[in-house]
Amino acid sequence: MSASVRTQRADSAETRTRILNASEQLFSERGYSGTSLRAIAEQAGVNVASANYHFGSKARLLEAALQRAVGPINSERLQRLDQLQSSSQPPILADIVRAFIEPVISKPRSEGLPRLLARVFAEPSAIAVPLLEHTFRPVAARFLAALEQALPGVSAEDLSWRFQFVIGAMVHMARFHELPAMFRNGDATAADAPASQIEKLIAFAVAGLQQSPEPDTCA
Amino acid sequence: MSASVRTQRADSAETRTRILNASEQLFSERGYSGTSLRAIAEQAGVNVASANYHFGSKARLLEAALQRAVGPINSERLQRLDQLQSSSQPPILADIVRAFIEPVISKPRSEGLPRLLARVFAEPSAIAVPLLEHTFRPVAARFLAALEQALPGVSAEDLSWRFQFVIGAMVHMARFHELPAMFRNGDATAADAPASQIEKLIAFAVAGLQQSPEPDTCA
DNA sequence: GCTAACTTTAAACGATCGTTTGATGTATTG
DNA sequence: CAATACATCAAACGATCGTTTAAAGTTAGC
Repeated sequence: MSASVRTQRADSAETRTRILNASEQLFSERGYSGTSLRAIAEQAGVNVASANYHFGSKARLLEAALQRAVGPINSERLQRLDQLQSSSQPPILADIVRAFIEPVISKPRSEGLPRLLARVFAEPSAIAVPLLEHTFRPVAARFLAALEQALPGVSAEDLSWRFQFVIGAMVHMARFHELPAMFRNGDATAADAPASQIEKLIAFAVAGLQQSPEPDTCA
Repeated sequence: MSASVRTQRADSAETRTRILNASEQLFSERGYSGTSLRAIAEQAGVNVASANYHFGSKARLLEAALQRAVGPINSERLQRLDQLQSSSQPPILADIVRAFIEPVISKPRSEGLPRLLARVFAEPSAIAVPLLEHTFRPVAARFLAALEQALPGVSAEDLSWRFQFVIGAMVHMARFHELPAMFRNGDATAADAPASQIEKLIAFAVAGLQQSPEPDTCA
């Protein structure tokens, strides 16, 4: 039957996809060192050797999984920033922050991505630094430039730190889903709408970035 | 000679200390799964079996290292908060934040602690959650209560999220030392005084926690 | 239909993992 | 001094690690 015919290439592509899916999930749950290729292969339903055949090594598999997961997000970030900057008026700070944060969490299929990101950020430098440099530097540079325009009174050094704080808060929020009742007391309404979490994070980031003077200073 | 005499107990205590020192450093650099007991033993200059003899298992060794590192910090946090709250006037928000953040980084001997913390935060839930609950819950609860008093207009749920964002930014800052020129462009004055970094973080945290209305709203 | 290229597979490689064992040495106790 | 508890050590345990190999299976091109 023609419908059930699988070409060799199609099978290969599906194997790659299954490996990447399993990698994204397991790397995000257990970290790089904590995840074995055998566990990935088992979850993907493929042979252990397939991972090395298709991706060369475990390190390159992590890189491929991160790239596949973060590529669309960075694209959407830049696209949104382009749209903001193509307007006649300079973009509002909150819109820049939103363009940076929202794609990370609201992307439909990328549920495990924030956790994966948090993991990569925590990996040993030899693993994390090259990956992050290669994956995020251009995006971060463009957003930093946009932030400098939106906050002309803040020095570049201060701004780069504040931007890092925003990234830290964002990554930590993604991770915090796994720390259920910590720090909270009994009144925790556990199932918080993710959308409202993002709004809280954006409001926090905007306030921290601009650090407007306290209300009594302008009374 | 009596000065060079080492009792059995003193030797045992020193062995424990050396293992804990090596654990703190290596766990913080390579994470839990990425660190082997043999690497710890080698760095500590002791036998591999010593770690299991003194601490029972690798998991309990991580717990012991975290406890030893974070215990004095939590003590100083609570002591500072006690002092703030014993005053006749209610404590200022910035002082509460400072009491929470400063002990983490300014503690003299605890250079590797922030990185260790970042690692534990990123470990799989089965490892991280019990550790963090047991280690931080009482401290976090007291600081959350203090923050609620200092910011009476903010709901408890909002405040717990903002507090988490502060923790995320703090942990990320500690980790960011290993990501040297990332996101920054050539003008990076690499050796930034840690004290000024803390000040930037505190200012960021205070602004994000209170989220004072924008200046134009009170014009 | 035969050959060449691609993909999957079971099996094995050496290395390293956390942990345990039993012997050896040392200090304390009665 | 003998007996006991404590600490350290080399060595080994079985398990699992990332990776490689070589054979078997499958598809595409001529």
